[in-house]
Amino acid sequence: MATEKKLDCVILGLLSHEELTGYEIKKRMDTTLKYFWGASYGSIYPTLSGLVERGLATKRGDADNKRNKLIYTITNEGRDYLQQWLKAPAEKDELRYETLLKLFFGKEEGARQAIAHIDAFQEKIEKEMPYLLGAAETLRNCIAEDDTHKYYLLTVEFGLKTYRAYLEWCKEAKNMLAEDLQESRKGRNETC
Amino acid sequence: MATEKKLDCVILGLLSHEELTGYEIKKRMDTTLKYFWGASYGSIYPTLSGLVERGLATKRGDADNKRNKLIYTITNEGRDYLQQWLKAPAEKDELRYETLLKLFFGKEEGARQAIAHIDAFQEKIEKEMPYLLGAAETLRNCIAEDDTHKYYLLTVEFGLKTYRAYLEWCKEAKNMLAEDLQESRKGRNETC
DNA sequence: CTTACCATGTAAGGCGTTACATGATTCA
DNA sequence: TGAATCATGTAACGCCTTACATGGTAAG
Repeated sequence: MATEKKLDCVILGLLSHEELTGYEIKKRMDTTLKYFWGASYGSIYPTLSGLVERGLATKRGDADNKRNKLIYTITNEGRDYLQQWLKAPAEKDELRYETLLKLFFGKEEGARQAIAHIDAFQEKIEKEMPYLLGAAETLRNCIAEDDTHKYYLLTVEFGLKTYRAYLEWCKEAKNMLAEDLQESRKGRNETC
Repeated sequence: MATEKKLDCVILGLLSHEELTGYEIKKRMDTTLKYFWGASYGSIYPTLSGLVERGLATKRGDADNKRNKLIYTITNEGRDYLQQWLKAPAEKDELRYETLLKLFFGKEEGARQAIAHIDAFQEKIEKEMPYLLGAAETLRNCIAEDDTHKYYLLTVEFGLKTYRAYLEWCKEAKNMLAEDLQESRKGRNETC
């Protein structure tokens, strides 16, 4: 079964919108795509070479090659390959939240520690929120120009919806754990 | 620094609650933990050997060894190691949703395909929902017995909250894409 | 007696991260 | 001129998945 390498598909997807260098691809990964996919140079460059070898992309130097830019372009074969993957149903949707994992084993460390983990998680989410809100705003305003934006917006909305859910959960979870703390404090200081 | 191997920690976490065989660990991974962590036999067994080698767990045969069971027990060193990891802040929370990825590049395939992906995603979520609801119910009823359950419940609540958010998003996203379909239909059949 | 499940493991190979190595250009 | 950023890559190493290989036991 095909079981395509995901990074092949992600890069081809990016190249289907525009020509890019490896460096620029990395930037996309670290900004736009970071909410649901990641990759390092150590995987991007070899993957690009692979795509060229297989005829799914071509590589050329910049016209006025001041910088040592290598610009990658998707080929028709590349588009076909991308289509194939896009048509197939998604196989793997997975979440790897270390925070959740630590919480799951939280009894070992107690309520105070667990709350600290949730706080850290919450802070991270709250810090990202403005970017997502900004992106959503921008995208809503230029949806008409290019269909690409609409699909991008869809993923941003996904992020916003789940982030709001996360924040609600943080509040409730901390409330639940806070009860514990008070209980144990009451237990200790009955006479106060 | 340490950058502990996660699977070490997950397995130690499970062993901190109860003695287990590799097979049973795998079952936990496929049920309780599957929402935020996964592992195959090919990684579980070698990891267990590693834990024993490093003195973080011990291994013994079953008393009445009808089956070839090998039962693993966490050691004090193992508990220390686990504590260490639990105390440290979570470094990596990541989401790898292929559905989102395909949607992001959705322009290539058009609204109809995109809707199909969302439908598949929605179906998966709806199928899992009852299990989560059941688990939450059960856990709420036995929270008093053992603190372990409380932390488990927290993660289940996380799942429920996010799943509800996902379902809302599915509805809205499909509505947005459906507009497109009608537009294009109107465009094509103006004379009808 | 046969199916499903219990139970443990290994080998090959892929994928990806981290760290390293290098050098150009732009801007203050 | 020094710092930040642009820009490309490789090597070592670790981790995990898949597929394979093997055999016991319980239940119908």
